[in-house]
Amino acid sequence: MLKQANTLRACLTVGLVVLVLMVTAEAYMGNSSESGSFCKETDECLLYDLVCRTEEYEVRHYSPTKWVSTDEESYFMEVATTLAFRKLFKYINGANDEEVMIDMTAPVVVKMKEKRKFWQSSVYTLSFPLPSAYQESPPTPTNSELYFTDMPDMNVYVRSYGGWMFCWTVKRQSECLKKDLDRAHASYEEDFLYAAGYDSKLARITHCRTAVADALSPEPEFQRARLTGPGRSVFTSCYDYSGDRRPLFCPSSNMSISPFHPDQLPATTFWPVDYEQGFLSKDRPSTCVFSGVQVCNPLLPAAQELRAEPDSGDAQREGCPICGDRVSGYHYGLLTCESCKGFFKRTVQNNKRYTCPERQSCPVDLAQRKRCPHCRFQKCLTVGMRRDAVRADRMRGGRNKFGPLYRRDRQLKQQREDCSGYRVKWETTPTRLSSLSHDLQLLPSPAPSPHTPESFHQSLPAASGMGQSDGLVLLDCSFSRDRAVALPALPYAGLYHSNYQSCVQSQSFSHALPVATPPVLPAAPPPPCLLTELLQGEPEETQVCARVLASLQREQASRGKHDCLNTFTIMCKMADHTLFALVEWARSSTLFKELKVVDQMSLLHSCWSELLVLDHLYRQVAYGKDGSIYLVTGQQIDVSTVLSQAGTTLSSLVTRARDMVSKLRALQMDRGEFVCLKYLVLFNPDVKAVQDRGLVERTQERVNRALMDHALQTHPGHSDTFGQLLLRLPEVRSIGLQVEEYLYQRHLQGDLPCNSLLTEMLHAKQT
DNA sequence: TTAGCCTTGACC
DNA sequence: GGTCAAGGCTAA
Repeated sequence: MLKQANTLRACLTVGLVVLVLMVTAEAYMGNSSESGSFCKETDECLLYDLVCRTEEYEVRHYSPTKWVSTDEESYFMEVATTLAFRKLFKYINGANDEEVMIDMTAPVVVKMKEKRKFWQSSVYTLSFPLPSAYQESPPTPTNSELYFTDMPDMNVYVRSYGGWMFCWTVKRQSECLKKDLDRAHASYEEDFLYAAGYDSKLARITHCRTAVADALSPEPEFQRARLTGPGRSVFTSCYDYSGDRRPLFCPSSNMSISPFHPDQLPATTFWPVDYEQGFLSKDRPSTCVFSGVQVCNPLLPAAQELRAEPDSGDAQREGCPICGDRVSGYHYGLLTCESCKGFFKRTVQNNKRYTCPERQSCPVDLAQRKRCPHCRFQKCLTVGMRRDAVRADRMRGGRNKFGPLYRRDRQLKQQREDCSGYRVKWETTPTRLSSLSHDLQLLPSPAPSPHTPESFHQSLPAASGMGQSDGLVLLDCSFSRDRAVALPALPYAGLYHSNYQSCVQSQSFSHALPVATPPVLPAAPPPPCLLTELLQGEPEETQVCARVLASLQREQASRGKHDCLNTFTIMCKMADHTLFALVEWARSSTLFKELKVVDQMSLLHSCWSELLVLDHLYRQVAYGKDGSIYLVTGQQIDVSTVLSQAGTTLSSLVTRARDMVSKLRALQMDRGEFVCLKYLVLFNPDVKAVQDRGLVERTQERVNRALMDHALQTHPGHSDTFGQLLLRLPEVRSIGLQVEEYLYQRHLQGDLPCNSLLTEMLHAKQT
């Protein structure tokens, strides 16, 4: 075997550990210089023997090593690793019985369950390899949550890639590797996987942003910081550990931090990173000759391949990601063939609109690329071609504006990451958005003021770039400080009727609506039993509002005064928080809990956008006024302003929603009916993947009956209300699908905030 | 309309 | 002056 470290995967790699081999060997921590360019951050690095490699992955042999580990449970890998990292870091900084400082080593490894549900918490085990001097007898940690792990001799399949250690990246990469391994009929431990980070270099924090996750995170002050590293612009997280809830690293912009300074550690949640992840294999190294695709001979190829430095030809030999034809260079964002380059250019320049005669899933390859331009163009977008690289002025020659995008290594990395046919752009502040000078500034209210519709009602001026065909900008709200939209002071006292809480507790329908302007709602009868139960599970609107507002306020407060969230991002964050609340609502529901987790997931994946739409519609019915849109934060925006500034799709959505609201108002839909509709949307027996269809159907029937009873009681003389309400659901579904499509397109353009539940749901739908 | 080849021009 | 990613031209 070759003693080899990561000389090839120059900067950014990810790997999957898949093979376990019991061999007697000594601990193998060594000088990082032996590890090539990969392990630069620490004096010592975990070394390994390269058994063999294919284009997709490597097989490595690791000797037994001792690690210091700790477990952390969280909804989010990012949160868990942050907390765990801090504990381990304290240990090596003297929190041990000998009070010795121990050198940092690499990689930092996270072990996690492979099959974890996005809304369930999971245990993550973070481990540092101990330096060679402490392999035999490391000092005992003072923190009892830390323990030592003896990693056995093992062989692993490793997939390498670059980027930051986000849970989604890890998930995607593990799926890629599993696919490759399954194709090669490899046998590996499927229950868990490892992600290993090598480089913790963080250049500087430019600003912090509030995470959508804070409400679910065990730490109330969970925040994300936008970090920039060399050539990178991504998000990571930081915590407020100071106890007084001040963000540690967020108050000033451009604060420099160094990787391993104890005072600044909490920000180093993710490593911007060279990392790897893997499964433990059940195979022996002799099985390294894989049937099928690649033959990985343990005796020779590794040495030969390792001598061959990857060059640009590697990527070009991979073929055009759209049709597989010969790649001619970088075009509009990635390496493509000349034909797809031309096709993309013509489509964008001439603003072509294709339709697919079939099911929008036509094959796009060398032989059939001309068959369906719609599907071809969709594939272009999906794999990452950028509309904005096509010049509006048609100027010839010169350099493009995506210089860094075309750096070969980065491109190579991204294309390798895209094995699932999906490209995720982690850049969260697209140039075109951030360059707009008229973005909405959400500023803390200078003084607590009653939250009345009037105090929030603003006419939003038109922005440059609004209403363009690409629909890049949702809204624009240009406010100087003195005319900024003020966020209401928490806890939002003026918005709701003062006895809102007691009203909810009394379960009286006529009082259950927290109204700014009391809507005209019918007097309600005592609710039937099931409906009572359903209403008890309803989230309090005040809390959702307060959560969203607090997050947005914190976020804005932590940003520079010239660095404001753009309107679309704010809207996404609002939607994301609302979605979290809806998922929490479903999870806490007794009826929902009766379902298997797999069915819960299927149902939520299927209906999340409908739930969002329904939630939005009810908010309009309950609190909104004609001619304005009532946001979850209590703010109102003129519909006419939105329509004048929105692109085609958004205008259509706004109009459709408006029509629906009119119909629901005419039906005098109340909170009880709204809750029932939510359940009917959620318990959809037509969702394909549902296993226990009978249970879903029975629940749907129960809710249906409850709705009917309630509607008959609430609307005497209008026996068709029940049917009318049900007839609205197909339209809700249709709007939901349009919302998904719209968000997906924006996501492909890199506009959606990364690491959001919205993004996760979109991906779940697509895969 | 497609796709291969040509021209252009900023950046190195 | 070379590179290379834009746009343009044009035969099929």
